[in-house]
Amino acid sequence: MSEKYNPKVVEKKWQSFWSEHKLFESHIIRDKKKYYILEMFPYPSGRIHMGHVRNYALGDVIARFKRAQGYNVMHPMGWDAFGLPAENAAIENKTSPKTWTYENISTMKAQLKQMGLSLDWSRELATCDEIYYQQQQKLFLKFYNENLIYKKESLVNWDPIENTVLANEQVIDGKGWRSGAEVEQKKLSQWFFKITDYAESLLKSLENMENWPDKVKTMQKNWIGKSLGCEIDFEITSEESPLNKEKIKIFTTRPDTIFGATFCALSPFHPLVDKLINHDQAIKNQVDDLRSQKISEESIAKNEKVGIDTKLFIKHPFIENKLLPVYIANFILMDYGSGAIYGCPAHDQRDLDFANKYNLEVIQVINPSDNSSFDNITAFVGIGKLMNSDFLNGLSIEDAKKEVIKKIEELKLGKKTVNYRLRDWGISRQRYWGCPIPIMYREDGEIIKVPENQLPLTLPNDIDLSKPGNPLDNHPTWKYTTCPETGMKAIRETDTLDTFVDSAWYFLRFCSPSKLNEAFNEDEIDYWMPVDQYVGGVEHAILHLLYARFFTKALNMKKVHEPFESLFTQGMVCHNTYRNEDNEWVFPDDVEKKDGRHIQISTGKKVVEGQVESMSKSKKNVIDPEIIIKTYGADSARWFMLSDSPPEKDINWSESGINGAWKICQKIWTIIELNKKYLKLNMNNDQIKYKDNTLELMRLVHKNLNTITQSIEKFQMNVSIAKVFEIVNAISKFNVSSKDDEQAISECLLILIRVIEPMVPHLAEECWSSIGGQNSLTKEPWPKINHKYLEDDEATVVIQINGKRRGEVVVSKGASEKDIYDEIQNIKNIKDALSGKNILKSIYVPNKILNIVIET
RNA sequence: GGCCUCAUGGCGGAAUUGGUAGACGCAAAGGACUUAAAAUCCUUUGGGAUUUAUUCCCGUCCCGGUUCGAGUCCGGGUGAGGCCA
Repeated sequence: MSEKYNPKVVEKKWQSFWSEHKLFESHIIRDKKKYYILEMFPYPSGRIHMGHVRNYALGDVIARFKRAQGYNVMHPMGWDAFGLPAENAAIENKTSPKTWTYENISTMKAQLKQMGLSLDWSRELATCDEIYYQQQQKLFLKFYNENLIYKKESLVNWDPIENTVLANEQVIDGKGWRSGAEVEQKKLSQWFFKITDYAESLLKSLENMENWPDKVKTMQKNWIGKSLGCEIDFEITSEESPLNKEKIKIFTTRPDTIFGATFCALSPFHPLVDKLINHDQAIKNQVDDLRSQKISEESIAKNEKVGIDTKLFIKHPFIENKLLPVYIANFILMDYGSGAIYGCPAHDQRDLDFANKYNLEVIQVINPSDNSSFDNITAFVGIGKLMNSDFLNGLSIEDAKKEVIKKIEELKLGKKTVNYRLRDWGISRQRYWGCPIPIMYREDGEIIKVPENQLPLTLPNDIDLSKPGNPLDNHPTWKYTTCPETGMKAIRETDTLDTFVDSAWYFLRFCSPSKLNEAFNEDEIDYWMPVDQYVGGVEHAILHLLYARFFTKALNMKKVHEPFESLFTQGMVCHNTYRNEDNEWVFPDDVEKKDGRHIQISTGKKVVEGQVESMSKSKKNVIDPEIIIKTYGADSARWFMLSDSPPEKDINWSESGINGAWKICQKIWTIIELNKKYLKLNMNNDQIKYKDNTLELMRLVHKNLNTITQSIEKFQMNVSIAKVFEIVNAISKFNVSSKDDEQAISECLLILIRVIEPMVPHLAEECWSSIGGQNSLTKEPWPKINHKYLEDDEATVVIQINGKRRGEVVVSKGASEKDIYDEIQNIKNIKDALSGKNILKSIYVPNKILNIVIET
């Protein structure tokens, strides 16, 4: 017998072969169907971890599978290379973000190459490449010219010690993650993309995106949060107040409940509240208190409802002399609707809780259809007919809504409105390591665009990261410039762009990555776009995917309106986290378990085992695949990550089982070596009529080939792998004892070699070469499923009595119900069970099941 | 609190979409080969009962329903997870 399979040598050999022959470089071939597969590009954090292995192995299976099916496949890779960690790492390691990033890219690229991914490296890009962000700056100016970008004041998390803006994840318990200082809310003037202009379009297209997971579509739908309702102006009627006669615009999705309105509530951030606190110091203190509370929807829903009585009243539009008290309440969001509501406690739980707390009136205006009783503890939110509502009485909720809106519009008190929860996309970041915004502020106050011929506006390399604040702002010369038209002095925008901008169009750039004069080429786009299959983590379900969709729409291209035809969100690879006694994260490799305690190996410090969380460099709970690849080879690592768990599920990293992957690779190699003496290439087996166990083998292999093909298409790689096992097991048990057997085993081995290539490409190539295959296996088409082997001539029909399995009979395909009854006369326990009983009913599903219903 | 998802052996998980529950793998146990180990191969493995069989009972989180038939569909509960800038 021949030697063991040695992945160390073999994997290198094929990786060089693929790259020398440029097998995975893609070009437009007009008469071939294209397939653009893309995995979300990684952030170059240093080294790859098992999460990357899972993500890219998965995408690679699809890429190789589609190639085998005859598609012209594009499978590019790049780097989401701007971002905050580079600045932090630069400070820690006394290097520059640029050096750190490009070093990481080169390390990670080498690691990805070790995995044997069929990537088109000729299209590689990094978002921090000047050539890339030059085009992004042009896109910024294009959107600016189209009024899709504007500036406004917006609140940011401000760290007063670091003198910098913090991202949400850098705020821990209200304190800066590094400084520990209490984070302030500071108003800064910032740039925004008008994504809300596209709210309706983004929502509407979701309906046609059949190949996206429902979960993601639901999240986006809720994020956009369209609601229909109406705005109504209420007039303040408090003669002694300076605010008398001012209007409050409220938004409601339940105008039908207008007669049940018993109070009005304003957001603590409502402009009217600003006016109010100018007049009233007592209220100001209370408002400041409310304003300091967390204002996420979650906390608003969970927290106790608290309000401040303004002593103001507003006039009810339909009820003469009815005045509603105005409160400032912590459960009203300024960003949603108009920041003011009227409360109808009877039919809204939050309003009811609030009313109960402040002893406000509760008026029931919906009479429940199901006659459920009404109490003052649970608001009634079901359907019913209007009551206590003057001209609305007796109407359904829907009719009442229309009627109220009609009346409000007639009286010019307000109008029907569509409200979206989606807010505009703030893109300013007060950071160095990002794409500079091509804008300058002239000394006369004008905002001036950097002319296109001055792009790229590059980042300076000589920066001082040790000082607090934005290095661009601190730079001695960078920001000082002159207006290109007037020559007047000007100061550059020192904010850089959110990195989500970088990733909002990279899939377009991949189509023509080296064009110097344009962001992308429409010809290339027309051929390659949309991405046929996008693969990535579900954590990007909302922001990245929504922004990419927005960009694609905003670019207003002729043919492409949505970027991603199909989306697959793979599960995360998780691992325990560890912290030592200094509260520092510790790598799992650096932890040792001794006498039931965890110890950090490098320092000897005590370690506390934390939660199982998705692998991430920042928490150090990463497993470097390098050791596994070195020990077992890339194919084993790939196989292992693909087997067992369905790809969309999160998995907890565990090494047990990697040995199984190694074993199957060896076993495949062994059976190829053992059987290759029988092997005949270029045969035609169609005429042969196999018998007995040979026929059985052919059936098993073709049935499994069929399932493998289907399950890859459905991303059920775990199922494909189970079926490969079945093929391998069957072949290894098969004894070749005739010429026909030799033909059969040849066909089966060729099928086996071909179907494993997407998962374990090096092994497959080596097997192919070992049996005398020419060139590269990647050029060979996917095996043809021979349908004559999918059908058996016999069927096993299960016999049930009263729905319980009582036995089975093997009959020829298509046997009639009577045939089955004849057969079961030979089965003792069934005969016994039936004897002396009346058969009430008998259900026969041909070739499957016979259920006999008898008296009991 | 709202919206959404999920629940199958010791473990990861299959189940042609309403028709043989537990494929395949891992782990475990026993055996073969070997001076020995590794590797490899064979057998067993949801629980229980017995007359050891083409046997019976129970079994896919719990309670109920639809159906000849439910892991799969419907209603109610319990538990876990995700999202809510």
